[in-house]
Amino acid sequence: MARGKVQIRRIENPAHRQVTFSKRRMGLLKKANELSVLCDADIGVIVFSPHGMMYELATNGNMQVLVERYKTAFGETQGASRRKKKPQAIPQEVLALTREIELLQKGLRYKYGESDINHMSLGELHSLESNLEIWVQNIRSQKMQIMSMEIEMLRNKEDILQATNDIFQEKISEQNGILNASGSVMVPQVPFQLNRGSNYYL
Amino acid sequence: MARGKVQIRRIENPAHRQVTFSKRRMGLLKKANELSVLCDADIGVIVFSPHGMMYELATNGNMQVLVERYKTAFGETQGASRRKKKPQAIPQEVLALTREIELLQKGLRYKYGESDINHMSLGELHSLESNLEIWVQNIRSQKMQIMSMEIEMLRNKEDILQATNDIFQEKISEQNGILNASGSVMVPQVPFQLNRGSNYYL
DNA sequence: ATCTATTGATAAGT
DNA sequence: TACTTATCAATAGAT
Repeated sequence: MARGKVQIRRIENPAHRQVTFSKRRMGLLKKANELSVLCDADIGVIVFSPHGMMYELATNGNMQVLVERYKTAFGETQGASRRKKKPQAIPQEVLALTREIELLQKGLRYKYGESDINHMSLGELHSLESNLEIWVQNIRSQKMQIMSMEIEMLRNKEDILQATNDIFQEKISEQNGILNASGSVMVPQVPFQLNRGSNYYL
Repeated sequence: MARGKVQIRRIENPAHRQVTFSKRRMGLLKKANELSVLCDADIGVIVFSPHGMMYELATNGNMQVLVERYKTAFGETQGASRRKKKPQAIPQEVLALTREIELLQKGLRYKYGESDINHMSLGELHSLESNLEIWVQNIRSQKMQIMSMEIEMLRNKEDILQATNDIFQEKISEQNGILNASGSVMVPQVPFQLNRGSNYYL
């Protein structure tokens, strides 16, 4: 741009490319943030350098939510690595509620039309404000409740699976002993035992 | 920019805001594309208008792939940062954040003392209000994110346990066949098999 | 939507 | 990597 017009094509000089990458990446994120603030939009930007470094910006503070909104808006929800049946039911509901809340938090003005609001009395506006705040509170707490229920359900399921697992493990060991004693069949040791308190954040 | 410097804050006039949204959105996507070409980067941009319209750009032609890469990278960084914590830390953290939010939602006005507030100018109050709203948003978003992570983690764990369970089941059946053929040991049928897609939230 | 005065971004140099 | 500056690009406000 400066000191001569630049052609938009891959910069071959690696040093120049790296410098330009830093500068323009910063500029892009700045622009995204400005657009978000100026126009009340939610924006997510993900940048992968050729070397695999990731840089991101989520103007709502949560890229995950944006990504899920994207998936929903895009109309497809089949994560290749996820289950097929209807596991999306809860997340979708949570997401729908999340969107609803965001809409309410940001755009009450739009939902009711600025012209209408301009024609309302102070008392009417005050009443509307109170009602909407209550509405937002209720939706938010419903969302939290759904997520809490899902967490609890998953924990219970984990317990059941772990117990089942333990029983299987026992059976296998037992039968291993029998079979090994008879020398007829070898069953490999099973390395799948999991501990509840294990560090699953890895 | 043009005809006068612009402050980066929400444009109140809806018409102006809409025009700026269109112009700057186009500019943002253009910048993203240029950066991608110039520096050989993969870039994804997702823009949600306040009205819920979505605009996107994936310079590699596939946002899904970018999202998956994001999840992987995000999971790695998050995992690294959380690796040292105890598992129990998350629910506690959620609760702490919940309390914090409730406190904020209920009593922002009082927290800063009415006497002080009475002495603040309208501009100061406006600024304070904005900052506090951002604070609340961030805390809420963080709470949601933590809960989402916990749900995801539990689901992964469920996957692992289920897979282990399946393998055990197979082993048992296999050995059952052997043992039953020899008529020496009876292993009871195991009623613990769970279906992944069960409707657990109704 | 199109037009320009201005501001903003940035390529190249240091 | 950071700063400077000449120049190009984006865009706010007007039409």
